[in-house]
Amino acid sequence: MVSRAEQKRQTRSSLVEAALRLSSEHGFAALSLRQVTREAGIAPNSFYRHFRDMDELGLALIDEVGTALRQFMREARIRVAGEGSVIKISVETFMEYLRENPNHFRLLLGERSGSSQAFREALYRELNRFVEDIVIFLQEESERANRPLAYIPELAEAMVTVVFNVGAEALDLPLHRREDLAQRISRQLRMLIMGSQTMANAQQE
Amino acid sequence: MVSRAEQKRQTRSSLVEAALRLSSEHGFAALSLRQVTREAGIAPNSFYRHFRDMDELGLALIDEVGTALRQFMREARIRVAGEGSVIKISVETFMEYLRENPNHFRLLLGERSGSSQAFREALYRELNRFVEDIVIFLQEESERANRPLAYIPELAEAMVTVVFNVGAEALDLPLHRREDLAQRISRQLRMLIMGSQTMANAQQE
DNA sequence: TGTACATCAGTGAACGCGCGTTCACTGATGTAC
DNA sequence: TGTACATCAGTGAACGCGCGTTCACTGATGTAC
Repeated sequence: MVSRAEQKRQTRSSLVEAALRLSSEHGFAALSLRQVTREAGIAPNSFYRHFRDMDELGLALIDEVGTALRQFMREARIRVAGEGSVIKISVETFMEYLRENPNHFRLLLGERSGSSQAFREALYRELNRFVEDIVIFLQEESERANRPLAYIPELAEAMVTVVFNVGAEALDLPLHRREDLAQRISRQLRMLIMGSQTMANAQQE
Repeated sequence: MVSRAEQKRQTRSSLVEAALRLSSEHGFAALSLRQVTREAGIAPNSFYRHFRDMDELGLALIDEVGTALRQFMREARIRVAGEGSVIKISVETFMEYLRENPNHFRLLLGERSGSSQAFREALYRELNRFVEDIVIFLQEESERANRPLAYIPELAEAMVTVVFNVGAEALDLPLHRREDLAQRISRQLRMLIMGSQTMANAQQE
């Protein structure tokens, strides 16, 4: 026997998962309540047992994706600590995550202008938390290797922007054509880091 | 008296303009045919005199925005040729364009994951044309100033990515809060260019 | 442990509404002579 | 220039459909004694 609370949690989760799956097609903004309940396998009116409306479901979606994203970030950091090149491992981990959670990136990238104001703000908050994590990481790495970096917040933001942008493009490509993309991301990241270093050196003089 | 062809052209244009205005709210994918015709001030069925369906209107929309974008690009280039810092003038021109055509950026950025496959592809084609223009510009500037740049295509792409990304964020801010953004863009562009230069120098040795 | 009652996640039926699309039409613009 | 006919952008009415939302309900899970 499953407890009632547990059962409800599962149904709610299946709604979120259904919305995530469907939103990759034409975006979350174009999604209907009935489509979501159909995909989740429940009656349309049961939706209201879990969310007031589609906007509220949207916020739950962002929360879900944000949590998974930071989890992935933590794992990548552990890998980097163990082995060699920061950029190489980060990009590899990213491409792997992209393969396994394509819908997450469609949401993070595609809904920045669609949907409601509240939705957009929640999305930015989530992306900023991610950027903040990278800022801390860069500061640590910079000190550890004794290589000063200029404008670390701007650097971190640009890195996330570049990676996510190419990620979005990767989604429309078959797996075997994604290798050039990985190289492109690597070069762009290296450009940013070297630029930041050069600027830091110039400032010191 | 206006010619019939001219009259039709005007109506078609008012449909495109209406769609552009409305799509900034919740994205083009969430737009209905009737909403567009209502905004344009014509009967719903008149829509079919101009487009087969909403997808076809979407392609016309991208064409419209792409044309305007390249026009803006040409103007910026002329300004740069006349005065001083490339980055400063580019950013200023960009912020000005953003102020005058906010909907263009919502479309260019927001619809990359929503809408149909055909729509997405047309969007990428348009963005790539823009990147190509910048590649040529960078090559010219690099030779003129005798400052070699590494990986110019990647550089141009990253520059567009960074600028558009911050641009999308600017849309949700009031005008007076956009100044920090301009500075952020400038720093990120400088990072990219200096990184490319540093890499070019390292390659030569 | 067993019984009687409360809770509440999920349901089936129904509603009014905006949607995309069709049809036969109107009447101004364009063309032929 | 005037007349008779053709074209076709735009229309009003109607259609069937999926939508969000409501209502009164069911029946398994949970609680009190």
